[in-house]
Order: sequence, then C-alpha cells, then structure tokens
Amino acid sequence: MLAAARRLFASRDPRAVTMDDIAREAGVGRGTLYRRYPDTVSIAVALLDAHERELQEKLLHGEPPLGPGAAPAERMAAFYTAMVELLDQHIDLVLGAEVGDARFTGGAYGFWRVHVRSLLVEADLADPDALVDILLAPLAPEAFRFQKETRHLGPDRITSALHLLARGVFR
Amino acid sequence: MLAAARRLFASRDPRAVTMDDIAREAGVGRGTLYRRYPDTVSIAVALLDAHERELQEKLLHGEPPLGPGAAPAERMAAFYTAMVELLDQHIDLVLGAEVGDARFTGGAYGFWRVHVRSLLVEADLADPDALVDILLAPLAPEAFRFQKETRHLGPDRITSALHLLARGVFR
DNA sequence: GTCATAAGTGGACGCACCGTCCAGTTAATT
DNA sequence: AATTAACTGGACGGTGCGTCCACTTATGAC
Repeated sequence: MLAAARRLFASRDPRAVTMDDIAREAGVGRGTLYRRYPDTVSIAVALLDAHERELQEKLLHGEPPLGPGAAPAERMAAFYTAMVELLDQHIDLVLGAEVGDARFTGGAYGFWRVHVRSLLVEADLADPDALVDILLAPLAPEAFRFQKETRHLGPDRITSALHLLARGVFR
Repeated sequence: MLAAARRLFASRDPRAVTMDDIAREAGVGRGTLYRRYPDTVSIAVALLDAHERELQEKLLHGEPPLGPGAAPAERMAAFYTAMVELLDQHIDLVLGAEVGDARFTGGAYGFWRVHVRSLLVEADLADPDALVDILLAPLAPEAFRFQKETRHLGPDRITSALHLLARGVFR
C-alpha cells in the first residue's frame, strides 16, 4: 500500500493523488485504505518519516557541523544544506505531506523549529521566536518547488544562497 | 457580489469559502457568479488588487525609503514593513488569493520578485536569482498566518525580525 | 476437526463542491 | 411593437470524500 502510494506520488502532482487512486493502485478497497490512514497527507508523512528521523538523529547526535560542537552559524548552514538535499530528493513526498496547514501542524516542523531556535539562542540573537519561522520559510516545499521547477535552480545554488542568509543573520 | 465575497472571506477560513457560498450570500445563481469569476481565487485577487497596486505605485514612484532614492538595504527593510502591514490587514484575502501554486503564478508575486531582485542587483550581491525567492519566502501568507495566529506574534515583532534579515543579507 | 468469535476487506452509499449548460427572463435597438 | 442581444439562476453530470456494512478470512477453544 505504501509502495503503491510512493509510485503515485512520484509519477504525478502529489497534491492531486487521491485515496481512490492509491487504493486502486494498491489493489485494495477504499475502506481498507482508510482503516490504516485517514488521508493522503498521513500516507506521505509515513513515507517521509524515516528520512526525517535520520536527519533529526544527525542533528542531535551526529558529527559537527550538523551535530553539536560547531558554531551556531556553521550548524545553521549545515542544516540548510541537509534540508535542501532532503527536499531535492523527496520533493514529491514533502509536497504531499505538507499541503496547506499540515506543514506547521506536523511534528517535523516542530523539530526543525526547536533546533533552529536553539541555534539562535546559542548565538544570542534578538527575538529567536520571531526569527525562527522566518529562517525556515525558504524551506517550504512550495517555495523550493518553484525555485527548482520554474526558475530552474539547482540545489547547489539554492544552498549557497541559504548559506549567505545564514552567514548574514548569524553575524 | 464582491462585497458578499469580502464578508465571507473575513468571517471564516478563506480557503474553505466555496463558489456556492458566495453565490448564495450575494443572492445570485452559480452561473451568474461563474460568468464573472472562474474561481474563488480570482475573486480574492480582485478584492486584493487595489491594495497591491497602491503599494506597487509607492515602490516605483513613492518617497524613499520605500520608493527610489534610498540605499538597497533601507528599501528592502521598508518593503518588508509595508508587506507585513498589508498581510496583517488583509491576511484573509491573501490566504484566499495565494492558495497553493497561485502565489507564484499570480502577477503580484512577479512584481515583488522584480523589485527585490533589482535591490539585490543594485547592492551587488551574489546570485540574486536564487536569493530573491528566499527573501520573499517569509512573506508567504501561510507562514505569516502561523506566526500571527499560532505563535501570537504581533506585526511589529515580525517586522523587526525581517529587518534583521535584511540588514544581515544586505551587508 | 468443528465451531464461535474476532479481525479484516472492499465496494456501495450519501454528501459536498465543481464547472458547464440551457431554458427562461430582462434589457437594448430599430 | 418586434427582434435581437445579454443576462440570470438552477439543473445536471462528474469527482473525491468519509462512513458504513455485508461478507470473507484468520484465531482460538473444545
């Protein structure tokens, strides 16, 4: 069922994938699908979960500069690099998982938020609570998709620009 | 009809307002509504248009620091201030107008993009094409709404944080 | 091995919204 | 007054949603 969903998310606009589509592709009835997942968002989240946990683990206990030990500015830049990589590899799943408000209500955003906020606090910057969501905004999947698909920017250029941002904010 | 739509956008989640709702509230049939507007997005855009044009005019021919004459960093900060004000006053309309991809395909985003890009060029910063969308990302209505409604941040704090961003990027 | 109970399955159902279409009405023109 | 044009509002078919339930399959007791 998850494999069927992954195929569909990859093969067309993830936001247009319906529960019927997934059920049909998986060869099961709608009721069976609904028994396990309440909507397409939670299916995309389930598919994305492993990758997000992996990054979260590296942020908490990995090597610097992603993990603890490096200066906040370095860690922020490394975080941007890792997030762009994750977005680039799984943009279809992230688009499926973070449609509309789901981006903010899902657990992953909370994790990124706590992490970046702690970096801001460590760097002793003014009003981390206001800055944190601003620094995370460029990682919104819709924004990334626009840069990638419409503006034809590669992950490297996006990452470089984000590094400029990180360097600018973290004096 | 526009008045009815404005009432509805203001009174509930703008993304949940349907064409039937607006037609009923306006006291006309669905067909009549569709004759003038193809979807709810274009209705929200029509309501927002006047306010956006006003700001665009100020950017092009107004007094500095919003208009021409001030340093790019100053103009960027002023632009952030004005955009936060616009978002704060009309968040319901912007949410209705920029749902999903509409944010990027609508004409307004293109205008903001050209403006900010020209400031980046004037300041001689690296890769304006990559930076511009990153600097505009925090102005996405979903992000602003999250900061305002969920994080309970006032426009002043958001503006200050954005100024920090502008100052950081524009050396 | 048989039977009762539980867990699981898949499609049918009613609902909401979409976008189109058209018969009827109203206004404009000569 | 008559002809034409423009407008109106609801009916229609289509799609996706989420629930519900008759049926099948697995589990465990005797």
